[in-house]
Amino acid sequence: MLPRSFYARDTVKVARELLGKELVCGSKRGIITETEAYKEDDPASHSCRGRTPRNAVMYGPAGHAYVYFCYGMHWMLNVTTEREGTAGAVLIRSLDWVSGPGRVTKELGIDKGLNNHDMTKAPLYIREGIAPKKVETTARIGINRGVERQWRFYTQL
DNA sequence: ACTACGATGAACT
DNA sequence: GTTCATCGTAGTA
Repeated sequence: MLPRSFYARDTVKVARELLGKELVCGSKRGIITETEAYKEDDPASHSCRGRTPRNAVMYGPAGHAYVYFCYGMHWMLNVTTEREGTAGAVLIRSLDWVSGPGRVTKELGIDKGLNNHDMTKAPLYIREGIAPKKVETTARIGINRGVERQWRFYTQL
């Protein structure tokens, strides 16, 4: 299981290094193949307009789950990063057997009940997996601002 | 209280 | 490439 110190670093670095790690949620698991980084002063991040009740988790300690609802039907799973007091999160977009952030949460049974869950504890956590062969870097998906930041990472196993 | 819209996915054309 | 299902959040008042 990855220690909190893994998450308490630069968000972009954490997003890049989460590729190939294994996400575990109860009896379900999968290798992370796609992530996106969202930092505090990031026009595409929920934290861009300061702290609100929804995004408060991003400002808390690293290594917690930030789960939020979007488009009236999808839950998104993020892992908080950076030091406490600084907003940052990595969106888990795909595993090796399910692609799309909305589908990841649906297949793993993740919803707001796991918001602010400590990712260094069962049932939801991340542990060492495999070394990704090649990592591609692109612009993030589904956003209108901050498009120039190449903070989406994905790999093929 | 009202309203616009979003870190999406599925089903179209 | 386009449409739409569907609702919490945040901004406005």
